[in-house]
Amino acid sequence: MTEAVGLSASLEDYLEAIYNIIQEKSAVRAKDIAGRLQVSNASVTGALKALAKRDFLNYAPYDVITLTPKGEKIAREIVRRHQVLKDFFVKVLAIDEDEANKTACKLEHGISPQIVNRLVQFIEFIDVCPLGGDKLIEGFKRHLECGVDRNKCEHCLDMARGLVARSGQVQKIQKKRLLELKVGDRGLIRGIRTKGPLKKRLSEMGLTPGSVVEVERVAPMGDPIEVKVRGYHLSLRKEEAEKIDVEVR
Amino acid sequence: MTEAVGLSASLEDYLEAIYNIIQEKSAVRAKDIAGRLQVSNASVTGALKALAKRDFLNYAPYDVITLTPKGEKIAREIVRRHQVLKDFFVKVLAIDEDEANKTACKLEHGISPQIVNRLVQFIEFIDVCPLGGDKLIEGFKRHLECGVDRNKCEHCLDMARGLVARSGQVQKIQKKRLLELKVGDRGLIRGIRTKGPLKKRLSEMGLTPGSVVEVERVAPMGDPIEVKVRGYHLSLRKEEAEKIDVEVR
DNA sequence: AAAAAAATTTAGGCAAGACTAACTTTTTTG
DNA sequence: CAAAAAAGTTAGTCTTGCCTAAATTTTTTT
Repeated sequence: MTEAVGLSASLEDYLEAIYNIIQEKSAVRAKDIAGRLQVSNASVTGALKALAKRDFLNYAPYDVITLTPKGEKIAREIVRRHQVLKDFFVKVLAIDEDEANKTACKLEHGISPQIVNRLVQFIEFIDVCPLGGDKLIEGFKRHLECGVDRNKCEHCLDMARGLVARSGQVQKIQKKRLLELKVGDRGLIRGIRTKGPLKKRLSEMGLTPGSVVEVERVAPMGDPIEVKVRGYHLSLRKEEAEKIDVEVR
Repeated sequence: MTEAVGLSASLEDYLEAIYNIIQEKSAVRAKDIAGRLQVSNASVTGALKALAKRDFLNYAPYDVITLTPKGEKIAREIVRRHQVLKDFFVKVLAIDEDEANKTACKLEHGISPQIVNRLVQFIEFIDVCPLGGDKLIEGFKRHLECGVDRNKCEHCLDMARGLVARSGQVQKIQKKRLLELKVGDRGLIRGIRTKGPLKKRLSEMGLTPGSVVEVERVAPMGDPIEVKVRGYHLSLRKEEAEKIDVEVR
């Protein structure tokens, strides 16, 4: 008898807006919903009908709008997803509130309960963990403040150096060429001995001094070499990899 | 002359699929795209036309499909967003690969470059940071393994206790009632002295032993009390808050 | 190389969700 | 309390993006 739960992203937005307006004011007016979602009044009427048909809210033309228990439950879930995402962006990634809210709005649909819960657990865990805590997030923010030119901030460079191997023992930093790294090795880029379009292409991909590069795969003949930098996968020729200086330890 | 960049989520999916198929095979067949995106062949044709019109790919009926430089650039961005999200889910949140991929597919549209970059920086940072590193993620995984009954795992409880205050000094654990906490205080729930529908309602909200609860606001007369648990905001009556035992330090 | 099979495209439909314009109801105001 | 203003609704249209069925082109088989 009960149909599938699937609510479209659009209808979820309406439900969320209605829930939020109820929290702020006592009554919900179609106009407020329209204003909040940047949509015409006519669209609101349509959405209200759709939501009412599915029993998420009580609605009759010109009548007051209230959420049904079912509607309120779902709305809470949506608001929670939004809140969790926003918290993560603000507290962990140090994104400003506005951007965090905007992005949370877009992502809140289609994020599974499992991942929402994991995010909550992770945010709590960072606080809780003896290895983490505020110090971790503070460190991250300091790290971010170094700004664009990571290559000039010794603090950042030190951290990035740490990425290469974290065995716990003190190790010497070695200067190598990217070409010399094996699969799985990571290095900190310190220089690129090339110019012109190739240098530009590498730069655009994030292959710049200060970035961490990881070797993902090497073809049988040692060419091409697949690497990962800043979330990009790219494929380099032997000659190119030879021209990139890295630090490893 | 050049129109807005905005590409719909649907068209982004097609572009991504095409890019991925090109990486795997040499040629792109409409059928492969249809299979990957679980849509009919006719839909693929429509999408190809739309993408060709915007100059993301070279296409003519029955002809081979190739990406234009512009299309390839955008496709790379999309693939990167997907990869970064997936990496975050898998490496940081310890989500299994399948679920991570599915969710990344849904979220990859509408995540701003700033947040993608922050995610990359954060993943790298956790590795790099002397406070974090693999240990942090390992700890998180152990934490997750405790499973549902967090209230029985001393390891988790210890961590959760740490959340209440992390001043660095050793402090005594105090038993209190939620009612006694002030705004901003956090406590670890140890028991709920109530039954029936109220207990059920609280449970559904995540207000259960083992959870961390934070007091967000208290109304002038001390009632209601707004708290946050597991990403949910909820409002408790004085009588309810009195029946919840917490640990603070 | 013709017939059969597979792939692709076209044509025509449908649903969601937005819009504008015109109309109705409610609220406010003189 | 009636007229004006504001709010809400209806009707009709448009776009996106999916579908099925039928037609067309390409590829594979015999």
